[in-house]
Amino acid sequence: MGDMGEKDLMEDAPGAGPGTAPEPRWLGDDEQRVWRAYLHATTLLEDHLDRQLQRDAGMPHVYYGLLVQLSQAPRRRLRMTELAKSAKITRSRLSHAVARLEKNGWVRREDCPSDKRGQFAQLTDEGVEVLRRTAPGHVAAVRQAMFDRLSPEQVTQLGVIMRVMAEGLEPAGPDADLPWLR
Amino acid sequence: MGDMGEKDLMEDAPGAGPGTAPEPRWLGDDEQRVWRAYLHATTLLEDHLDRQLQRDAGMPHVYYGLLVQLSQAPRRRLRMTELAKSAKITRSRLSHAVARLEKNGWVRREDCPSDKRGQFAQLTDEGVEVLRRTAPGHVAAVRQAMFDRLSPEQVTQLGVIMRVMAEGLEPAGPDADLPWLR
DNA sequence: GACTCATCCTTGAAAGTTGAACTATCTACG
DNA sequence: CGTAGATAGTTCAACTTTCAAGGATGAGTC
Repeated sequence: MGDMGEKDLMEDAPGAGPGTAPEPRWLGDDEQRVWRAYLHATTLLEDHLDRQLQRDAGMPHVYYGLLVQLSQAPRRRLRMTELAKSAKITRSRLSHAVARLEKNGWVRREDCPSDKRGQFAQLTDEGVEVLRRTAPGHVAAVRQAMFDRLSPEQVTQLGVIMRVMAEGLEPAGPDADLPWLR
Repeated sequence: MGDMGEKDLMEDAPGAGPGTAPEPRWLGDDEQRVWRAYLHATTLLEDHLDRQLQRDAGMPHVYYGLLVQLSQAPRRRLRMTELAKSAKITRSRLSHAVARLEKNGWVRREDCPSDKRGQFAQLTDEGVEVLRRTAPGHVAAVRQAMFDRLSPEQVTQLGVIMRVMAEGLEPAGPDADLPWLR
């Protein structure tokens, strides 16, 4: 949480001489306040949703997101790697997660015929049922935390801002896998 | 991640009759896009900072935040509960975290003289040193992900928005511990 | 075909988190 | 005092996440 207050610790070398590490560009007071508000709000919301879903659906938010992704995919299934990408998690993490969801009976694994290394994760009927049962509560929680409290303009602004930030963080940016082209 | 697509699953009971569960207020397309952008950006950023700090400072973002909090406290120390509150984590989590940080030599525990149940977590000199060494990189990462990409207006907007959201999530709101007063 | 290298996914161990149970202490009140 | 109930912090077990390693298959090349 309250990050970036490091300035206090670093009131040294104001007139950085030659051969000195460049004085980092600290955050101004305003920026610091924004950054703290950001951390504060995002952690509170994530915690809130995690608890809400753990209580009502018996799984953390990330797992819920996986089921949602599957529910929207053709035939309710996705290759593991696709699912991992769209959920922004590592394949390793996904493996564990799917194993758990499979135990719950909400997801089933299927071999990919065209690529013997491949696996599909498919949402089961029970998985669909869990979503049907718990989605309303989840939507309500999101609405209550975000959309019911922000003006339409603010919602728009938030959307723009988040897209800008995401762009800058996209796994090493556009052409990440083609560094030799830059 | 891509949450809220549940609408697809629930195109039932449009004209909810009497005795029917109220049709939940789904998110509209715009709201859905904003929500996804939000999830996308926040998880990417948190992952990014976690990796950055794990690599450069040998600890996750949350732990780093704890050190920062301590660095700003009088005598560089805080009661466990205070620290937990300001970092928005549970006392349990904090116990584990401080144990780990103590092993690293960055934090030291001290008994509270006035309350024998109490403990202070105090930042050690080595803890200060870690911050001094790693803060610039961390600030740079934050700047690069957020402040360098947003216009001043957007930064302001973001601050307002995040404060509004945080308010609504503040542990049961103002007077949470005084429900009988409402 | 046989190599080499990339890709798909899983595994196991270590690290971190959670929620409930537990100890010790404090506070209030009769 | 003495007892009931709150508070501070830790601990345990179950669970989740990460990181590094590994097995299997695919794709390109000679």
